[in-house]
Amino acid sequence: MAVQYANIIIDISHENVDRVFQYRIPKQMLSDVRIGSQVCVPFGAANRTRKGYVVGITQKADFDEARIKEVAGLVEGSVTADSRLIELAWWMKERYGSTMNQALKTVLPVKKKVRARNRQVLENLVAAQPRRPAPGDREICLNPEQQGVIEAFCQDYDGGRRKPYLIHGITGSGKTEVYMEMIRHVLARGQEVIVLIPEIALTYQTVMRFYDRFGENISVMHSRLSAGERYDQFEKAREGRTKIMVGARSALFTPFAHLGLVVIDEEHEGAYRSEGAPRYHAREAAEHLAEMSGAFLVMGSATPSLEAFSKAEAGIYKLFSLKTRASRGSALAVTEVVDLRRELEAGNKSIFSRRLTELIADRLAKKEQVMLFMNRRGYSSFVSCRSCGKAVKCPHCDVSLTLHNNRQLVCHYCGYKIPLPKACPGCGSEYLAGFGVGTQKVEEMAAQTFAQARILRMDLDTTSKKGGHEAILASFARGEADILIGTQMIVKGHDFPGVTLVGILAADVSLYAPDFRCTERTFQLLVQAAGRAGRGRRAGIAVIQTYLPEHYGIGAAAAQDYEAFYRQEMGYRQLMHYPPACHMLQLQVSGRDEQLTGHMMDLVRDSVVRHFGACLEVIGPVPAPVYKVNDIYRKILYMKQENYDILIRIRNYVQERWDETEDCKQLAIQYDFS
DNA sequence: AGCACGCCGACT
DNA sequence: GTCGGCGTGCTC
Repeated sequence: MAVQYANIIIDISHENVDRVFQYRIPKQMLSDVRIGSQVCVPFGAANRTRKGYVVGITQKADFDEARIKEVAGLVEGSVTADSRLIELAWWMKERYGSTMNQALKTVLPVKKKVRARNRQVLENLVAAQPRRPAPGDREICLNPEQQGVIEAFCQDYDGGRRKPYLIHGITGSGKTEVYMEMIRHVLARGQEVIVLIPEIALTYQTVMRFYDRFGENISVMHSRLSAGERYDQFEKAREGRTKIMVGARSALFTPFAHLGLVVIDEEHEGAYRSEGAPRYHAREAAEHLAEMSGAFLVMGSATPSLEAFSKAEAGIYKLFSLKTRASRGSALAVTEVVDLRRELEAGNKSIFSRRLTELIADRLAKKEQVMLFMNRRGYSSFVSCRSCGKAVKCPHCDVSLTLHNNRQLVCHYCGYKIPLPKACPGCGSEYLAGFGVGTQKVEEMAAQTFAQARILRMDLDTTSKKGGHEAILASFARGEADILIGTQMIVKGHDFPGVTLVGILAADVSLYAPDFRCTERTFQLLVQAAGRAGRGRRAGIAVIQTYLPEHYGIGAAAAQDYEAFYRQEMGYRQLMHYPPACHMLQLQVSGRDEQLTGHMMDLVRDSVVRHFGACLEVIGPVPAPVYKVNDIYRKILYMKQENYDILIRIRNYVQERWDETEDCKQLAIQYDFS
């Protein structure tokens, strides 16, 4: 076999050597040196022996061959946390398509020359609040369902069985308690734990629940942390000074030496998909990491993704169901569907149906709290001219502008803002009118209809200020408002025992998105929203307002019947060859030059069809759902294939040719696997 | 990080 | 002459 070279990063914490060096691999070591292996190499003029990690293996030298030294030896029995992370980086690079550099940067914390101030997140959080009861003081009582999961887990864990768990538990079924018992068991065995939570749910309350239970063993990883703070958190984990890392997506890369368990809460959440490079999915990466580390993987959701549930059905995951609410006397909310077409027929043009109005008034009289969910921010979704019929659009994006505060038009894609024009920019007519309703309009209408109510609104616009998020939720939790109006951010995992009514004002809004997952997302949103009601002692009602009560997604959500939804939706995916029934590669080409973008995309399509057409379903190219964003045009090609590896081969094939093209400098290409 | 190379002040 | 100060730059 030809000479092989290893790309090695030297294990020194300094920026100047934070890059790869090439070494020849001696023949007798060829079979032992792998990606992630820790090796000894001669380094520097004095050839001092240093430790390094193999991050790549190639056939050709990128450096003067005469000056390349040999790997001195393999560090035996030292599969460290870092070697696993490097191996994970390699896997991510292969699977999602990125450079090894990008993958390594995602997986290894940035080594900083000057460490940032060692501000600790948790200390900040704790200082802000009066002292809580000491960890472990609270009595833990689990119901038989929860107990069953724990028992199975302890047996499987101690028995070394590592098939991942999927816990399908209705909202309020006490999944967090189950996670915490599992964590306790794993800690008692001397291993460490990573808990992934979607960024949006990573709130003070969530963190405090873990802190109350496990105290100083907890660290929190947060997207707002600086590189230095992030590094310090990881360093604490590496040294064993922390045992549990709670955090968003990137907490997965915590370098624990004895990782025993990875928990993914709200497994279905879109936030687990990374938008950067590599465009990895934390669930998939976690599954791979757990396998490499011999760690347990536990996922939980009230509305599992079709991917996860189908894997459970196939026996790849072990499925558990929690069908009762954990806290005494609390039951799932009763749901009522209101057909908005009937409202219109009855002459009710308000955004509140008669039934919802009646219920809100009732709750206000009883001093109970109400949440109103509207999945669109702003005032009106668009403004259009009644003379020429044209909506006012963003000059940089292919979307209409959204009306805010009844006086400003805002683009939700690029942030472009203009004052609401007096006349139509197209025909000059003064008959401009807002159509569609956003959270701001809901707030205004609620204030009109329920004059005595105290109202809070929570959406991107009210929370952009620092701490806005926490402040609004805390205020509502303290009972300082009667009605909380918001976008999806109010339905994610917050527990307000005072809420006995949830109104979903327009269930259909997300149903028509040009995306094969739109029904799934709508269903998830509706179930999560309905789940906010009746978390305390008093029973809750969820009102779902819709123009399409007969749609299976809305019907199943109203019945809170996940399995019924799953069967229907899975049937549709199978029929249409959509994931998870099939695998799909979404290839996007984008650029400022519309012609060139289209032309290159056509070349890509032709080339793919020529080489793989026989075994591939190709759709497109089509313009992206929003064709132009920030003056950049985007075209998409869809490829469907049951075999994931073939899609990876296609991506590699396209990327190789793409890199050789001159025009690619002005364009961007991006791959999304699902 | 470490170590060499290198270009100026006071020493046997 | 040359021993040694640590400034700059490279390490496959």
